[in-house]
Amino acid sequence: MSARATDERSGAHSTHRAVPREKALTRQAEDYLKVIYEIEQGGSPAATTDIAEQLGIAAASVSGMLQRLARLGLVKVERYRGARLSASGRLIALQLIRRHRIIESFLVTKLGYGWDDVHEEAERLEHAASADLVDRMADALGNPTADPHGAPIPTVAGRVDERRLASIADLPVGARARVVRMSDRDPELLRYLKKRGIVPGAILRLVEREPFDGPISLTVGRAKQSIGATAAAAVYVEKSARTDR
Amino acid sequence: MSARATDERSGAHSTHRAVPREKALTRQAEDYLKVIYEIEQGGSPAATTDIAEQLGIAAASVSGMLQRLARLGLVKVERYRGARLSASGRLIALQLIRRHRIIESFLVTKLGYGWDDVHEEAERLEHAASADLVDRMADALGNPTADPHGAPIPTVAGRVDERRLASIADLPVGARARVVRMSDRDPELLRYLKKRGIVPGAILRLVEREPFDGPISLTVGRAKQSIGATAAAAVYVEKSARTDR
DNA sequence: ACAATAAGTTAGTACGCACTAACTTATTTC
DNA sequence: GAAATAAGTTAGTGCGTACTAACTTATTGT
Ligand SMILES: [Mn+2]
Ligand SMILES: [Mn+2]
Ligand SMILES: [Mn+2]
Ligand SMILES: [Mn+2]
Repeated sequence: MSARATDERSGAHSTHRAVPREKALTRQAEDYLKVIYEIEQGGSPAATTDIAEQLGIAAASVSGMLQRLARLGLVKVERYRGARLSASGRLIALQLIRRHRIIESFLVTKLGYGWDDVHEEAERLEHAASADLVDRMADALGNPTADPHGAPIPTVAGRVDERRLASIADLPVGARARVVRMSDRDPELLRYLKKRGIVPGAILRLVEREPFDGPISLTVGRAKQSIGATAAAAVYVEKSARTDR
Repeated sequence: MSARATDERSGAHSTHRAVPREKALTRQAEDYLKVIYEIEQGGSPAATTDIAEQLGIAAASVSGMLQRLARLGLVKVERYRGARLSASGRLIALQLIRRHRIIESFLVTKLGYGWDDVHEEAERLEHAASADLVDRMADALGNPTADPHGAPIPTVAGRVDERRLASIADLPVGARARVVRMSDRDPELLRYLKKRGIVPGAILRLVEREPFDGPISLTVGRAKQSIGATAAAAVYVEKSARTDR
């Protein structure tokens, strides 16, 4: 009874619930935790501006939210220095990421979505889907360990393969590599890459690289391609055995 | 760019969008429209208190929201007299109901949910699922015309079978009837009824009715049952040919 | 070392959406 | 038809989340 302001996954409807309940986070708070997690993967604390940019909001808004998240014990903030997730904040982030990736997998495998076009839908559903629903989806998929973009799916307990991958942009000339993962953000970019055969699993060899973020030439199977630095940075690879030319 | 406060289905993320876009309603606004629609099915405008009760919020909150919805042209409010949906408000309500019912159907048919246990999940997902996703779900189900509780599914254009059904509570003694639909709100109640064989499609006959909202005796197949007035009001029926005893 | 620039914070504002308390209008009952 | 009750509205408040503008702190380049 008596729904408290702006609750997301708590089902304000006639669902009377005697027990206090953990008080669900809002969609926004969850998304903050997720981008902080992702930025932190880069090694350093998440800077205000980076969070703001990822979320498409003003830096000032982030300062405010970080204080709230700190008050909730979900992040540790050092003023002028950025935010780090606490253990509980990290768990929430990883569970959200789990929901996101399982949903993406489900949409692609069971409902015919293209993997280049699934991110935005998942970005909303991840906040509305219960853990139960997500587990059912995972079961229906045979509990996959990676999503359609090759990103690893965290377990319910929040365990995930966190090894850092090199992107094409990091590859030395002559390297042979297998695409294991791609960014999922920009459908346009993903379609562009897909059309060129650059998809998870593809094997490629870096032929040449122009300086100053210039074009990168590579072979994908038979074909020769040339892509820009931004596109190259969105494709994560694992070097294959033969590293010479 | 520049996400406006508290947007629900609009995807505030890095999704740059040049066109202004229809500015999505919030979860709350959508749910208001839905309950107004449902109350209006009773024939009269939706009273403030009825809306408040359905949503589990205070009447004062409803007064405020009704003004906002009126400002948006989604309802027509007569002070002290209740609210009616405008044409555009009704369309939004029906599209939401469509999403809700298709989602419920999908969860039951494709993910093994019980029809007694699916409402709350749908209550959240209906606001996050795009029309595209819902259409894909509907396709995967063969475009059903009713949900697991027997409720008709509106078309994309907002057409729906709106005939009023009698509930068991309305049946005269001796009547034979087929269950075509049940309320979806209370899982407990639904489980109770299911255990007694009272499910969509069941044929029953009203044997006896005690006055003052007393117990209602009926036969369900072979078995004899006796249920209370509240339970009886949650089961909608269609009288069968033979109406005598 | 210090000025210029970038990054971050605070203050003030706004809106959505809830609440309670107090008041007003409508309906019901004697 | 006036009093009692129910229904509905307004006023004032609080929280979440965004904004812009103005200020402060950190970093960098000379
Ligand atoms: Mn994604
Ligand atoms: Mn999201
Ligand atoms: Mn339902
Ligand atoms: Mn809902």
